[in-house]
Amino acid sequence: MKNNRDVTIYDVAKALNLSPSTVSRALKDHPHINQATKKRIRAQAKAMGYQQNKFASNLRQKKTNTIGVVVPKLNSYFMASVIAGVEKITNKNGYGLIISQSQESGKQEISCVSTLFNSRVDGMLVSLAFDTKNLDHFSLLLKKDVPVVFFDRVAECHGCMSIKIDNFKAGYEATTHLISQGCRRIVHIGGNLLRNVYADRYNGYRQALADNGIDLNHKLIFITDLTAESGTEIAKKILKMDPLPDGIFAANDTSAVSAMVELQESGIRIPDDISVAGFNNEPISRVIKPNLTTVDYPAREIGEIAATSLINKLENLQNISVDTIILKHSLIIRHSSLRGK
Amino acid sequence: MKNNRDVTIYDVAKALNLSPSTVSRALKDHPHINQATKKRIRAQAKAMGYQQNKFASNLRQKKTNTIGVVVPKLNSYFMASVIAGVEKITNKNGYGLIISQSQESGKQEISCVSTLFNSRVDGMLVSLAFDTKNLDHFSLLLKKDVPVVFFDRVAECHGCMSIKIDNFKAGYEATTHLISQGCRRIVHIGGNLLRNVYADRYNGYRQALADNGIDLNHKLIFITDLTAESGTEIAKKILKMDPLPDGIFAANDTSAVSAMVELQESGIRIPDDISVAGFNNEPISRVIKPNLTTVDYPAREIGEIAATSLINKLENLQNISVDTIILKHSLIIRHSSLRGK
DNA sequence: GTGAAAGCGCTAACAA
DNA sequence: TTGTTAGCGCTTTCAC
Repeated sequence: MKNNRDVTIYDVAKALNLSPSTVSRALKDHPHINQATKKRIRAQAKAMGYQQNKFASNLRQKKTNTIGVVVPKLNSYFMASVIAGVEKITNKNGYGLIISQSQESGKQEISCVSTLFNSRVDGMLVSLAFDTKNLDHFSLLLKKDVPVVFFDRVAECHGCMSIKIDNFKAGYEATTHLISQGCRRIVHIGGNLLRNVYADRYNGYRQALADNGIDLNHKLIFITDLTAESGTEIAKKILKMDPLPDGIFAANDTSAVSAMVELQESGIRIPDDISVAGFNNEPISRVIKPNLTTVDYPAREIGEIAATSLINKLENLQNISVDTIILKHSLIIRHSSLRGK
Repeated sequence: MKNNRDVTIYDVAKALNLSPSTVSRALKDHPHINQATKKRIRAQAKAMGYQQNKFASNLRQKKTNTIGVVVPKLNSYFMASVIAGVEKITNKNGYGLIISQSQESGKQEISCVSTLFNSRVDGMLVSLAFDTKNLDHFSLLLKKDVPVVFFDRVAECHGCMSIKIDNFKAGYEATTHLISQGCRRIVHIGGNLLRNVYADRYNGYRQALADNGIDLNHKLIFITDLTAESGTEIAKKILKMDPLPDGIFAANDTSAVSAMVELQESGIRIPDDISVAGFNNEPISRVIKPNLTTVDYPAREIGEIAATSLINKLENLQNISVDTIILKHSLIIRHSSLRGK
């Protein structure tokens, strides 16, 4: 914010022999201003290179027109797409965006939220970190009238909206599909059960087993951080099992893929010996051979809907009774799970 | 920015029977304030839940303490890591961050830059979009005293700093390595030559051929958008060539990997029939079989150095003569290019 | 349809 | 070491 961009409303007022208030009103298209003067003012402002000073405006209006976004990590296609959807909506509605990464850490999440709060964002879009337990940092926001919309990794939180998919159903479908291919001893690679997405996928898995008369075997359940490293480690453990499992349902593609790689290196045939399904439809799922069966869901739309909901809330257009929006997902069946009969 | 967070400096001043300026100074640890009063003030401020109003402060100081970041896309490990590095430095120095994606479009880049400029960021960190030609939107910034630091995809731009690696050398090394494995008909999958990274990698490739007495064959050179789709398409073209090429040097891992997949599906053996090298060391390079030979470079450090340089510039600590910083890279040789002799 | 004037919360020059 | 005061640029109430 340097001097040479400081053409103020006063400067253009002076140039036109008008008052600053008239200029201010004209520039925001206030109805009480004469069309002709509006035009003159706009032209003059443009000619002089006038630019609104948002700080003065924010200071005066007590509104920043800025939305804060807190995500675990930016490094997935899923997140990048969500954010593209968010940007589309916020741009269109004149909101700015501040994005920060919690790096999957609950502690860092608290600090992100507090930083955003301090920069007085009007509202926040949040997908929770892996190990966030306590939601106090959000209830604080709500007390201060800063609305929060959760997406994907959501929280039960009175007064917050959530945008997600039916992870239970998706987990159920993926597992059922594996069962339909003849799998009976199905490993589940799950994430932290504090997070709805992982708890729901896990429960879907359990339900599918139950509905098919398969007993739950806790030795087949691995709750991890879902990194590539964990996938590899679990594969090593799987290789030591006797009898060998015949299926894997992983809560993300990263761990599914790295497990597959490790298993294949030890001579396991996929899908014949072990069938595998992942989650997220990351591009990597189409690189691995055989291509990975996975669950696809509409990242961009999630972003758009989350942003729209938040803005509606901010502008009091919100239907207050809306609490959760659930989007469609689909199981994409590929060769990692399709056994020739 | 709602009422209930509006405890001002006046409120705490009144509570302590001090003047607002003393409070202001104490809160920023101004040296002229008595330690004891500083403590009292801090305690009181905390107790009352005081929070600085950045807009008032920015308005007054004509400085936003905010840095704008413009990147092509967020969906790579490379970018996510760069941004993590940037965040680390900016947080430490009390700067905020606004991140926006140009989606590889020069047009959108212009609009990102203008939005950031309008929110009066103090400076910008930029990695150019694929097809940005004209750099006027940046020279405009410089005229207005908003410093710009480019990273990775940099520009020749008087007054801007650049952080990058030696792409020429990296391209040269990758190609030389392929040649050392016996490759003679080496395809190059390159990106838009407007971008330094792609032009340099291409030139490195050419130089390596020349230094090894191999003629440049324009039929082996594909300039594309480096998406997975392009990789697949090029692979299809390669399959129709006679004689078949015996090597591929791609300017990113995405296109290298998708080309490999397509080639393998047609029975081409890698590396024996065709050896492949990529660029970026994305995680995908260790999923594909055989693992992809690629060029690694320090994303996080690039982010840290870019942010540090920009902040130095903003705070006039800058050694003005520094123009370009070049970081180390390394060729990571894996099985996609290693032929058993 | 337009203008005058106050004030958003903070900082910094100047005074004490 | 602390206080007084003016003003950053904008919006908005009230007056005309």
